[in-house]
Order: sequence, then structure tokens, then C-alpha cells
Amino acid sequence: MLGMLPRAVAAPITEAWPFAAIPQGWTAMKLETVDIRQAASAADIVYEALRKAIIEGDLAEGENLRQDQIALMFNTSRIPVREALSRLEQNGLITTQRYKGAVVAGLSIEEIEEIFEFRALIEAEVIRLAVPKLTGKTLDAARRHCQAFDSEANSAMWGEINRNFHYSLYEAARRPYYLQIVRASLDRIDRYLRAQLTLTNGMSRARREHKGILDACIAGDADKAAELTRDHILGAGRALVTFLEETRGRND
Amino acid sequence: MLGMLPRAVAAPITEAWPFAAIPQGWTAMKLETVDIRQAASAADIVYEALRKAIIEGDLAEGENLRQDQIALMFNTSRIPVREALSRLEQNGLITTQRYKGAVVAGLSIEEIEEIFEFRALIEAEVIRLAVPKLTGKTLDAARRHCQAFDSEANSAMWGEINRNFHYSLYEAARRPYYLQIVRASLDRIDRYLRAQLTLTNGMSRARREHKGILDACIAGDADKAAELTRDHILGAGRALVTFLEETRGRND
DNA sequence: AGATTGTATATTGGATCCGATGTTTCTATG
DNA sequence: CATAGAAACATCGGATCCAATATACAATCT
Repeated sequence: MLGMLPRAVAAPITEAWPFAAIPQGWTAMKLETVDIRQAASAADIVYEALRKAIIEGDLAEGENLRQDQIALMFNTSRIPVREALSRLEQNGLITTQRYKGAVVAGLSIEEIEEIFEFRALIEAEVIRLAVPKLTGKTLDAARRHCQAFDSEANSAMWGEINRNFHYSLYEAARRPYYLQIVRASLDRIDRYLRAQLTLTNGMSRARREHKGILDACIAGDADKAAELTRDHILGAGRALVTFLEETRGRND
Repeated sequence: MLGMLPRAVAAPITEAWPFAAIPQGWTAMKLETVDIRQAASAADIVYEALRKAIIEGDLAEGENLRQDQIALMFNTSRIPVREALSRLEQNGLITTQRYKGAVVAGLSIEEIEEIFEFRALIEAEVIRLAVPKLTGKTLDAARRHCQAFDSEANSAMWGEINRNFHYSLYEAARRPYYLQIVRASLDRIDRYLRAQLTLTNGMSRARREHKGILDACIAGDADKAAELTRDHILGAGRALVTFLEETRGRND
């Protein structure tokens, strides 16, 4: 499996990670979180690692991304790094300027509001399509993910658990294109959500609403599950916006 | 303006285009269709040109895309070409395999159905949001695009006119993220739509439905405009699917 | 002193070269 | 003559080198 990749890139997985070469603030990025076996090229690894680091908030908004530094980190040349950065820009996660470099993209409050509105529309529809196709197995998985909220104390994992819960239900809709869009939308705002969830106590409400959605799914009530999902997302969006308005000014 | 770009890439615009270097079947691709001034790099130009060629059907489904051939076409090296191909793959327009190359991605009938269903959901909502914000100016523009259907005999232009009509209304919603998604969705299925429109006489119905949507917009009836848009897209999807089922088998 | 210009450094985008691997063709042998 | 193995060819991903440009800072002029 690993042999499929250039050795220089795969090496950090098994050997010691060259932390000394990493610029300040970068040590939090862990390559172990990237599934090497699914990567076809070094650019895939760099892309996935950077994407994770951005959506998890390890790379702060506005942080400079220097090609040669990243190349050094991944023990590769700048070519795969550029390809990864180009893809990240395509997805709106970073912005680049010629001869000046790339920075992690920030979102204005208006943009965040739009994305939540959009997510509410899509995800409500996805769950409506999913409910009639739910099996006992997928419901069990959703139940487990729902309970994982209660047992997980590490707030850094909440974002991941949140995704797992929703996706476990969404998968049943068998709409890969919808899910791809949902994933991209969540990527954009995930780090803001994580910050808000850990700093405020928005988790208790999320737990309650998740239980409600799950119950509607178990009852087979597609319309109710859709409405609850819609309210859940819009409510989370409103909470996030008020949180951000306190943190930063209205114009940002 | 042009000076912002490496000379070798910008050259074909003003000087003679090296058609001799282009492999067979490629002469239909015209660089003039790409707005050079908005491109920050050669990769942007290659990306836009290939994207246009794919969505307009100039590059057939399954067609091989060789890096060095494309690089020859654009009078550049393979590096920007690879970046462009990587971005196209991210958007699902092509698929690549190591050491084997890239091919224009094809969609199964199920995937096409899903995308139309998705578009109906999003675009209906976009027009619902747009109607209250429509001004006389944007309505005039939409009216002009709607009439352009009647006067345009060149069927190759219908796809472009269709986009212009819908987008002129959608813009008023002031939802850039929605529009970005709409654009990406349309990119995926546009070439199939174009083929179907020119080979069947689906244009008359499209004309009629466009007029209905426009009238609802003029009347300020957001719900009706949304419903008509939804029906318009779903109807076009059904027509396309039956067309494709006749052309190819159900499994493809 | 402040503004302006010139130079050194940093950083990006692109070209060329190289190694790895898939594909095709040709030859040798049963 | 058919088939298996080898060799030539094609193609891709990555590394290294080079050109263009932005920024920072020092030197110079008013």
C-alpha cells in the first residue's frame, strides 16, 4: 500500500516526524489523521492534511501558508504543495495572491449566514429523502454516534462526532452528489462552529436536538425529521452569528 | 493587462494560434472564449478553456486528455496543465489515473437524475429569494435574454442563453454561495442538455416555461416563480433522461 | 527630517529534467 | 502459427533550476 507513494512522502508515517523543521504554530498538524492508503499522490496527502488543519481550526484565519515551509513539513518539493493549494483555493478554503502567497480564507458574517441558510435547505431535504430508506443497522449507528456526544469529554472531538451523527443518517438517502455539497459547505464553517461549541455551552442544545431528530427518524416521520434538522441548523447558525458578533465587530 | 501573464501564454491571443501543434479533434477549442484579464496564472487559462470545452461538449465523454498535448496547445509546460487538471478533477469534470492519464468524466443516468433533482431544489429556492429583490433593470435584462431565445438560430448558443436568462434572475437573490453551487451543478450536466436540446425540439417548451417564470417574476409572485422553476428543471431532467435512455442503454 | 530611489531578500509561477510505471510491439520458442 | 517474455515507448508525478515580482531596508536628495 505505502509503496504506491513516493517513499519520501510516506516516510513520516513510520519514521520520526521532523518536527524541528516545522515553523512555529504548526506542530498541531498531524499527518496520521490522513488516510495514506486512499491518496494517489503526494498532493492528495498535502491537500487532505491542510484541509483537515483548516476545518479543525489548527490553522487560524489569515494565517500565511508558505509553499516552501509546507514542502519542508511534508518532506517533498513545492510542486505537490502548489497543487494542493490550488485545490484548496478552488474550494474556497484559502485565497492566494501571486508573489505574495496564500492565506487561510475568512468568512464574513453575511457569508456564514448564507452558508447556514443553504445547509438548512439541503440537509433538511437529504434527511427527508433518507428517512424512508433507513434500516435498523443505520439507525443503530446513528444512535451510537448520538450517545457518543454524552460520553465524549474532549471538546476537540465534538465536530467529528457531530459530522458522524448527521452523515450516518444522510448516507441512507443514497444521494452522493448532495452529500458532496453538504461536506463542502460544512468544511467552510466547521472551524467557527467548533470554536463556538467549545467556548459557549451550545452542546446541551445540540444534544437535545439530535435526540429529537433521531426520534423522528425512528418514528419514520420524514417531514418532522426534515423540519427539526432545518431548525437545528438555523438555530446553530443564529447562535454562531451572535457569538461572532460579540467576538468581532459586525463588519469583518 | 496582458502583461500580468507570462508572455508565452498570452501570446496566442494576439499572434497566430499554433493550430499545427493541436492534435486532431481539438481545433474546436478557442482560447478567445477565456477572459485572459481575469486569469492570475497560466493554470487559470488552461482550466477555464478546458472547463468550457467540456461543458460545451467539444470534448466528448471519455476523451483522453494528455498533459503534453494540452501543454503544446497552450504553448506552456505541463506544470500549469497538471494544476488545471487537478482542479477539474476536484470539480468532477474529469477523472485521472496515475500513469494512464485523464479522461472526461461521464455521468450515469442515476447521477444525472440526482443532479437535476438537486438543481430543482436549489434554483427554486434561489428564485424565491430573488423575486422580492428584483428591480426594473434586472427584469429588463431577463426579458432581453428570454427574447434572445427566439431570435437565436444557432443551437450552439442555446446553452449560453439559457444560463444568461436564469442567472440574470438569480443574481438578484444576492446569494453568491448558492450561485457558485448552481454553476457547478450546471457545469456537470450542461453538455448533455445541449445535445438533447439540439437533437430534439425541446426548445419550444423551454421558451414557454421561461416566459411563465418571467411573468411570475414580473408579477412579484415568488412562490409561483419557484414552483415553475422547479417544474421547469424537473421536466427538462425527465426529457433528458428519456432521451439518453433511447440513445444509450439504461446501464451506462 | 522626510521623501524617494535603488538594492537585497523573499516568494511565487513556470520550464526542464528524471525516475517510476503502464502499454505496445517485437522476437524467440514450443 | 500461437504465445510468452523482453524491450522499446508513452505517460505521469516529482525534483530542481530559473525568471518575475513584491516587500523591506538602506542610501541619497531636497
